[in-house]
Amino acid sequence: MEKSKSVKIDVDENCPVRGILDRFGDKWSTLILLLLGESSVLRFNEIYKMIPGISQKMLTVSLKTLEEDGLVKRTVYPQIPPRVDYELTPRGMSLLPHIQNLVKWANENRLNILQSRETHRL
Amino acid sequence: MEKSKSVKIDVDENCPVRGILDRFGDKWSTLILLLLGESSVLRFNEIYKMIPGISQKMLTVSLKTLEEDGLVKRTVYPQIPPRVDYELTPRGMSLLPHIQNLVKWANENRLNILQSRETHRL
DNA sequence: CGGTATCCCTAACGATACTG
DNA sequence: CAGTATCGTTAGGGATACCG
Repeated sequence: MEKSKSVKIDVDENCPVRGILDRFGDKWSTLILLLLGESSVLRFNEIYKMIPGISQKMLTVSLKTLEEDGLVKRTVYPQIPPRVDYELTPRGMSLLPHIQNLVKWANENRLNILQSRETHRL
Repeated sequence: MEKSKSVKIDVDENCPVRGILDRFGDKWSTLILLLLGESSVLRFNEIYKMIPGISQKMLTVSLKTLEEDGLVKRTVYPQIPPRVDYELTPRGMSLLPHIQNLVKWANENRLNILQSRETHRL
């Protein structure tokens, strides 16, 4: 047995891990992944309506980068009016549980954290 | 059995979960948590040297918000020159494995993601 | 040593208008 | 319906100088 499980932290400038994680460390991407994880397939406007506060632009941008990273699959049905479906890829699905775990942790620790912030302000 | 395991996604404007996760969705906080997870106790300057590219300001800010959320404990030794130690709290430790899992996932999927980005550019 | 305080700049994001 | 294009704002973060 080694001294540490050591996830091997690469702290380098061009840290390769950060280049990956930063992509869904943004404001909306994790939320989109969670929604697609629950609904399996969603149209653009469905996601749009499910996320109050997001702009059409940011939804487009977020979906595009998720697609670039191969986490989300985009399917266009060439009809009028057009129809575009979004769903998780296997890779996206492999990421999903980790995000869900984070959300779960956040829910479990929310109240305590908020209280910490309060008492810290005094 | 219910239809879904349902991590319960709160998509509301004032989504409480986002208010938590956004705090370490920033540029440096997760990295600091990982380092403290490996080293257990570190002084300010030790962390500073371990993270090339971080500014003194951002290290201060990041540590402060981590402390506010009760994820990191700050201990001041009133001597000259001063000495300040940082370590994970139990709450910080409970978060650590989830971040490590994300890093692990990122490492495992790094190459494939980079390739996805490439082929997508064509 | 371990921070503040200040200034500045860029990237992220939002709002609005337009399009195939 | 599902986007683009353009513009304006703002918050994150870097550089530098100073302090107890």
